[in-house]
Amino acid sequence: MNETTATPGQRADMVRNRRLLLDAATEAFAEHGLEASMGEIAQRAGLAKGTVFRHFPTKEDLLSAIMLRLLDQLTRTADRLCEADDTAAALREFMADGIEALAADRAFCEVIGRPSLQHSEVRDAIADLCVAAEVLTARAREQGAIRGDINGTDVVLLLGGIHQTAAPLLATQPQAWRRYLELALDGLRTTSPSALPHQPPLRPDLTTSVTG
Amino acid sequence: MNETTATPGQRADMVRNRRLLLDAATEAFAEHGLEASMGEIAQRAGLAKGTVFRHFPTKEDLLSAIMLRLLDQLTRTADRLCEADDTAAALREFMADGIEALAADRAFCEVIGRPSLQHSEVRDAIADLCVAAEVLTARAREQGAIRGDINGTDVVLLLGGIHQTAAPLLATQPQAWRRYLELALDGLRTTSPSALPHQPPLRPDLTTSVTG
Amino acid sequence: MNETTATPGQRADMVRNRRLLLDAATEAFAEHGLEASMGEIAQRAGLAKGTVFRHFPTKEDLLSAIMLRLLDQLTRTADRLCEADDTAAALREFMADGIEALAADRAFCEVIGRPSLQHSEVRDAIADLCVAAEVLTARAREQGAIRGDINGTDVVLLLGGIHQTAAPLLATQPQAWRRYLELALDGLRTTSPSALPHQPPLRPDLTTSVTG
Amino acid sequence: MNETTATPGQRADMVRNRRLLLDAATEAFAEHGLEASMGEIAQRAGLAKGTVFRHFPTKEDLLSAIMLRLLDQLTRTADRLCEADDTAAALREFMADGIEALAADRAFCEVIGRPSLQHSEVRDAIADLCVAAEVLTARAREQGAIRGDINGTDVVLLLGGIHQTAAPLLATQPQAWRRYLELALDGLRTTSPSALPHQPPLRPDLTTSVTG
DNA sequence: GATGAATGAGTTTTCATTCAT
DNA sequence: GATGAATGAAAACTCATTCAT
Repeated sequence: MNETTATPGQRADMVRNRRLLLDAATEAFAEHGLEASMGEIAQRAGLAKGTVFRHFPTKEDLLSAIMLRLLDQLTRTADRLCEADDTAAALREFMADGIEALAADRAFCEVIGRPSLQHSEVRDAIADLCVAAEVLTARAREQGAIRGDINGTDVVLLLGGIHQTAAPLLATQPQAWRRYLELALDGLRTTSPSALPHQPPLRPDLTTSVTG
Repeated sequence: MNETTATPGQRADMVRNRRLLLDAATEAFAEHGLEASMGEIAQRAGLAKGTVFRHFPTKEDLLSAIMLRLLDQLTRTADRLCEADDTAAALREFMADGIEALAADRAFCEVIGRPSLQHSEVRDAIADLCVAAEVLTARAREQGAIRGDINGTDVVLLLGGIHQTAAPLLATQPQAWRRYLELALDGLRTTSPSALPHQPPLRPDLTTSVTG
Repeated sequence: MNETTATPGQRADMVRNRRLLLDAATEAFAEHGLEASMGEIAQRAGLAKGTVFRHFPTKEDLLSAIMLRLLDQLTRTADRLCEADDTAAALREFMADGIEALAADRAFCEVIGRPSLQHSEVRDAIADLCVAAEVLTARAREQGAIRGDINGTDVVLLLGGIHQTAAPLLATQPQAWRRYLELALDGLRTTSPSALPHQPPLRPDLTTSVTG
Repeated sequence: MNETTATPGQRADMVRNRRLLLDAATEAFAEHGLEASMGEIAQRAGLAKGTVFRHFPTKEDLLSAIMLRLLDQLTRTADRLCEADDTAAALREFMADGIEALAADRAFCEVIGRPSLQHSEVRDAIADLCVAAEVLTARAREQGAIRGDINGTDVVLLLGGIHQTAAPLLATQPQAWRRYLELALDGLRTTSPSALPHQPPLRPDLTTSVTG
């Protein structure tokens, strides 16, 4: 029944199966959007349907887990880059990493603003990411590398926006996001900034349910 | 050619029902994403399920019709604004209109890059929009209102991106997109532009199926 | 696909399909208990699975409908017998009818005291039956045909009890309930009644959730 | 022969686990009916699922074991009460014990007349119980404490019936069965018995599969 | 042309049972 | 012998689509 190396150890392989499932799910969601079925994910992972539900009792749990993995990775990147001397380069690297990560997770935009955000773990992870991004942003701001009216949450939001700008080109020009990242950075470091309308976003706004 | 006055000579009821359905579907997709069911759409429109299928033989046809209506509206806006003297203001107005239209169509981001793009009518409508946007953009470029390395397709793509940037704030701050539009405009009109990596997008890139 | 006379009229046959389903479900539950699957019921009725759910959105709704049909039938019997002159005979006939009806609904005992009782329609139907039975019982009581400390709810409860007493014999002696009905009637009309412990049941007790 | 001391010489753990499981299962079935899952039973017993299946290879085996324990207990009670002088009191005590035991086993009525009866051990245990009950009943009959046309199998059947009569009141009036036991005893000892229709039940009738 | 009942493939989810550790 | 991860058949339920009225 199993297409991979059959009859592997079980206890030890639970971790492996979990990763298998997350990878398969990320792929499936990228290809078919959120409509990807749990059954297909199981098949892609080379596991039985029941196993998916043992690891993630609900489709939403699986989605949350994917988001968490993505968010945690980004937060770690931000944390690492806080040490860098060149704050402008650090910010660019953070954004580049983030946008690329999103590109692998094309379901991202369907998930943002949907109930999975209500999983408190995801909310917390978003908040953490915004905090980490704010540290990075503050340093760049203080060094005059970017304008003063932009905060970390702005930067996090821009990741999704830049990704989305280039998304329709993904198939033919997978690197097109670089163009729009540069454009955004030009906006961020403009020497003659316009007065931005609307107050800067607060983290809580980001983590509040959109359906409320 | 025009969707709203399509196939003249038909009973007034049909035209009315068609509009009823498009409005209901737009609402439903905005609220529930692409998962909104044909049944719910029929109910919202106050019609029977069978009637939905008479007008749109397939859910995808309905989606395409919604996209077409949106795209046509934007194209008309662009065409109208080509007459304006203040090319910078015209561009800003076009983008503002486009972003607001997208906000009412939350399913947009789920649709972009999915099979409905394969409907040739939609492809054509996107191409038309890019042409109209290019006219608008060219004028602004020539007047020095924006940098020289941006074309109409860039502008069209930015609509989706700016919308997406603000999307997570939609519930709590529905006007937040204005902030990111201004930021993008700052990038577009920067006096010290960086060299944008990657070639500018061509229309065909946009209308090529992403799954291909 | 359909094993019966295919492609029948639809509007007119909705009533027929409903009856078909209730009959099939009654049969299926009698044979397999509450575990009978919606799929099997559909098959027995010669209809598609979806049709079962159109008529009864939930398995519990189907169960409730069956119970309602049974309860209504019994209430009508009780109402009719209230006119009878021979109150003892009337009571016996009511009980005989009730027990026989239960025998066709072997799932009855699994249903009693389970969540379907919480469907308010079922609760109301039970209450109605108890009222009707009380009228019948009161007349018998007043004529001295039965002892004075028995009320209508007692009689309704006894239906289930007498049915259950004979249930294990159903396969080999389908009429065995008559033996236990007579025994119960002997207890009801005893000339030397013992003082019954516990207060007589009130209708509300019967319709209160057992899981509370 | 006796279930609780089965296969002596095994590890103490196994005996303990077996009892743990039977208790947990009895509880679970009482609460959720036969739908109670093996998983929940394992959890209630504080054991792993695998252990449940080591003791009872099948859910049905577990059910049979529960029934056996119940039946054996009743048979022992009957045997003990055969020694009593007051045969009427002995019969009442036997019935009271039996009904109370049934009350703790709400799944009982779902089991009666279902395939588990096909386990020959259960069949044998039922036969044993009927024999023991007949001894008790015969003594009462001979002493004139009850009417002459009632046998032990009648009495066993009445246990289930009286339990079922009061079952809908279990939640609000857990002692209501006493009322119906007394009513039944009045019927059993009536001084003016009616001729009971149908022949008295034989043991074999009881233990024949109902689905056969 | 509108209606909504019927269809049945497809989805998520549960659970008895197996089996490597 | 105990454990609990994996399995996969089966269940309840959904929904796009068809078609008789």
